[in-house]
Amino acid sequence: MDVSFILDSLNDKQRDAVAAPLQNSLVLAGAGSGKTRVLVHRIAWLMHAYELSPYSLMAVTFTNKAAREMQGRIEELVGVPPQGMWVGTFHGLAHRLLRAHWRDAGLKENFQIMDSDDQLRLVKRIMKSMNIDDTRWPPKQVCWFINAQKDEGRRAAHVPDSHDPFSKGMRELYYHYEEACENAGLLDFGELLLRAHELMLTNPPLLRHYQERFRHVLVDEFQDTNTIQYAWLRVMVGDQGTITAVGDDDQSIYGWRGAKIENIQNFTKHFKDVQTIRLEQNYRSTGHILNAANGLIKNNDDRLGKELWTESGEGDPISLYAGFNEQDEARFILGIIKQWRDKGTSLSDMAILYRSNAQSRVLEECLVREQIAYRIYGGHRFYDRLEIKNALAYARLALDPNDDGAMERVVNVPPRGIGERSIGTLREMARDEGCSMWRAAQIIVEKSLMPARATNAIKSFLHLIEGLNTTVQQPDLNLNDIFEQIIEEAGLIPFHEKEKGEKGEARIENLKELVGAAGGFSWSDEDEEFSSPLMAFLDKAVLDAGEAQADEYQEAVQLMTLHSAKGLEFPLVFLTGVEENLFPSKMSFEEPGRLEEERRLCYVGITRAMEKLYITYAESRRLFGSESFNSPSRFIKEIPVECLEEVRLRSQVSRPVSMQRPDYQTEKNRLQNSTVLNNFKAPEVNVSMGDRVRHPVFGEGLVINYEGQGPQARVQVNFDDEGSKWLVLSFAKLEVL
DNA sequence: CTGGCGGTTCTTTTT
DNA sequence: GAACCGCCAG
Repeated sequence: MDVSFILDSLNDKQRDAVAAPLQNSLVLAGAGSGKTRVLVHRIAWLMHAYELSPYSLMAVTFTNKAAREMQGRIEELVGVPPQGMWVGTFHGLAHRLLRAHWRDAGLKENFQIMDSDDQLRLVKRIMKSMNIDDTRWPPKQVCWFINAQKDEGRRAAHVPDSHDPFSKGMRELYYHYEEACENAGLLDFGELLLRAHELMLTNPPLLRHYQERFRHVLVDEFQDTNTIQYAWLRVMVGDQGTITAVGDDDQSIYGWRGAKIENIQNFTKHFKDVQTIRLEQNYRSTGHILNAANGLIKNNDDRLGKELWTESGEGDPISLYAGFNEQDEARFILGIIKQWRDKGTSLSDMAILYRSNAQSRVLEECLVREQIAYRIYGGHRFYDRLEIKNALAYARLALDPNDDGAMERVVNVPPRGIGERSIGTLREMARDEGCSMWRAAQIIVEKSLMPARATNAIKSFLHLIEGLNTTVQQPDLNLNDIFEQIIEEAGLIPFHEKEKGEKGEARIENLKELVGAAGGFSWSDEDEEFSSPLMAFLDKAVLDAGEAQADEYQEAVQLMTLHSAKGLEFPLVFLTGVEENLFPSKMSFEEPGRLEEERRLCYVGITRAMEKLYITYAESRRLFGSESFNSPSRFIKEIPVECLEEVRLRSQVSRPVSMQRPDYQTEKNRLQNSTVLNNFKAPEVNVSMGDRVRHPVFGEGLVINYEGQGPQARVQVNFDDEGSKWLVLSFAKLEVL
């Protein structure tokens, strides 16, 4: 069989990775080095060269988007959809296993997946019933604790005993939470993974079956695996199977969520005969951008080691702009955006990146003012929206009226006279009788245990759900019909119409969108594990962010956090707010290793840029209501100086040294009026913004500003002991540290 | 059940 | 600075 079509379009290293023998391999794929390509071609190669059936392959990703993309590209390359192959996210595949083997996994047949919102509600409910002080144990933290334990593969019983009352309480709550989930048949995200892992460990025949089936497992973004995901992979691969792990230790940015960079660092120790291949040729960015990224990331220890290079030229140096404040920073960015737009660049080819969401506001305001379309990437996911979750809760209730979580959620949405008091009675009754709230409601209505008004209200709710229940069971109804009915009967549209502002309108739009999404849902897949299309749809809704986002504007500047930028690329990128305390975030100073993760985040940011990168920071920034004066980020000085070029305003004059800035107002006005921008190259002397320098008299300090060129060039240095001073570069004997 | 008030908190986010 | 929560009054 001619397999050359699989290898022809690849470079040498990519070919090595794709045509590697059928053994364990680790592909260290730098940013923009064709990672997904290698993965997809590797799959094709396995099928054609080693004649592995798609049935014996499993490919694991983190996001649904990545899974979909991989699936699509396999089809594209091979020509047909790979029948029988498992392609999905960790959670999706774990879920699939659990649906198929729910009994072996010790689950109820109709178990449900909770998202983080449901989880938080459940925790709150449990704590309330236990009368626990939620100021000492904030529910959010409890969730966080439970999730962190599950990420590590620990059940409540495995959490080490502790004497301090706080940890004891946490552990106690975890126990109760486990119990509540068990009783209600609820699984949170972490539980999917944990349970799937346990399922394999406790069922040797089942494990053997899957180990024999999956001859080769492929994993994307391996650097982001957490302990339980890694454990599950190792179990699934076993002694006979083999694995291809693709990842980049330099892009591990989810440590705070339990990802273990050690998994990729120790990969070769845990798996036998690992062939390691490095993909270092970058097809995305210019030389200067890559050199900056390389120079920065070199400052991290314990790297597996990689250096990106490109055949395309140096390109433009990275431009560094020191904004006077965050307003000035935004104004500068908008100026450049307009320049590029007028040159003919599409707005969607431009991205503004920031460390934290709070930074987007000033930028947004500026974009609105300049009437430039923008889109904020990420943010609230479609299926996470309040109105959508309500509609889904109605569907869940219709399917199973005993679903207390759903009942709690919508029993009084829209308001129908079942207030906190009535709900409390229902809850209490359910607990005493050991039944669901639904059953409790029935009893209350039957025996008229509550005031007439409340009883009537509950009665009509019961009728509503009973009606929906028969609707849902009509076999000839489509999913979109079902949701249309639900929305209609529950009166969700008039409810949102009453909302003030544009919010209600958007919500109604989203509900319509939901009907559309439900209509487009195909259940004919190989998902025979599900008992009904509606159930399958509800599960999908929990596990999938919902690509059907109502607002995917074509022509718009992309705004997003650095985290959500991973995996994307743009010709023009702005890396904003690159200041100490902000980026790296000051939160990262305490824990060891966190600073390195921030640096990797910066590396991710830099490598998003294809043609041109702007790095900006502000000398003063208003954030959370108060003003702060941060120095330029240490990351700036870690970028090789020859890759950087400072952007200076043309009529720059000496700037006041003190933080008080006596002529703040005039300075501000001057900046506002000065629309002409100009570029000046740094002087020959190797000093740049953010450098640490030593002066023979004043000692050590940080370069925080400079102006002028040639013999007149002066720098402002903030000395550790002497405060900040302006020095003429050609006279001051500065030594760069 | 709604509206208003004060107090608190505020990286990053997918599943 | 604003968003969210819990509390209280109507």
